[in-house]
Amino acid sequence: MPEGHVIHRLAAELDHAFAGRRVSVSSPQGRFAEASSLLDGTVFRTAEAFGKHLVLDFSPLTVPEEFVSAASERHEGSPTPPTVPEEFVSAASERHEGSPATSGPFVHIHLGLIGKLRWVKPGAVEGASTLRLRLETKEHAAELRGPQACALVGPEEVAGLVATLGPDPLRADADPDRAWRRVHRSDRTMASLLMDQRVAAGVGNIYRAEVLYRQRIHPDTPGSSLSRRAWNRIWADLVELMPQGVMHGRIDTVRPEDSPEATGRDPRVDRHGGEVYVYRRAGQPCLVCGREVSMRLFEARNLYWCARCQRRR
DNA sequence: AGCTCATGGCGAG
DNA sequence: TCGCCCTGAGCTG
Repeated sequence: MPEGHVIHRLAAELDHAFAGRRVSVSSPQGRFAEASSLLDGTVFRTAEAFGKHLVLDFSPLTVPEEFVSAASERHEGSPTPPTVPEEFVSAASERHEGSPATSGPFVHIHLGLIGKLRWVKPGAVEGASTLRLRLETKEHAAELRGPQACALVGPEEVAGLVATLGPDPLRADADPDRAWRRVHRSDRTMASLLMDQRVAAGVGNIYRAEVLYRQRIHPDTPGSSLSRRAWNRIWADLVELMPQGVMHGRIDTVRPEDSPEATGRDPRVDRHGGEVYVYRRAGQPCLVCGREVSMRLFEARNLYWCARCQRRR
């Protein structure tokens, strides 16, 4: 489920629902119980995304009381999180421009492959045995299950985490030159580099496959043989595609001229939603050239590409 | 009911 | 490179 767009969307939703409010925090499963009880009833300051990582800032001791009460009015009659206003979502990168807060404590959440953070109806708890973390007010409740990480951390650990990550195309403070320097001096393949969170944070298996397809780059192309121009185009494409993913809550990468409407083909109908060129389309005809889409296992993940549109060079 | 796979990432070898 | 962590949806039967 989670590439960077999902995490950034969640951060915006959590902000919208909880920022400036007292939140009840619990861990019905018990595996985060000690930390939860420490935060229970304190004020949620903000949620911020770094690549695929989510950082919740409670800073209970630093929030002025007047801010708390003002927040209650500010949020009066607010819609439920899944329908956060688009302006609010798109403004997220500006809200968090620069470095993260330096106070804390923070909750560091990393969903990994199977972790899920979902909005539920406030009230009765179901499936407590797998419920790692629950955040709740009268209006909203969010549940975290199966995360790879859920830990109470300080500002040093947040800074350390951020330092290990490459630039995030979804953040206004991202520096694509930093990624380019890594790409340029690496003999590893672009397929490998794009999945490496130290190179570019937030890109996952779908965006990897789709951005390489859109830029007609063979996945086995070594980073060292990529031109600066080609990298600029990859980055620009991610900066265009990923915010759309945040906005729409799904990954669409097909250009208008290749869309079902333009070509008369059937729209994609599977549980993963979005219109894509190659991801999970192995054996099906390429939307542009008609050749069967290729797939192979690469570094323990499925890699998809079109052998005709993405020529080796 | 059971099996497989998933938009990740880690540590051991 | 492999095994392993963790959950649940989507199949098969």
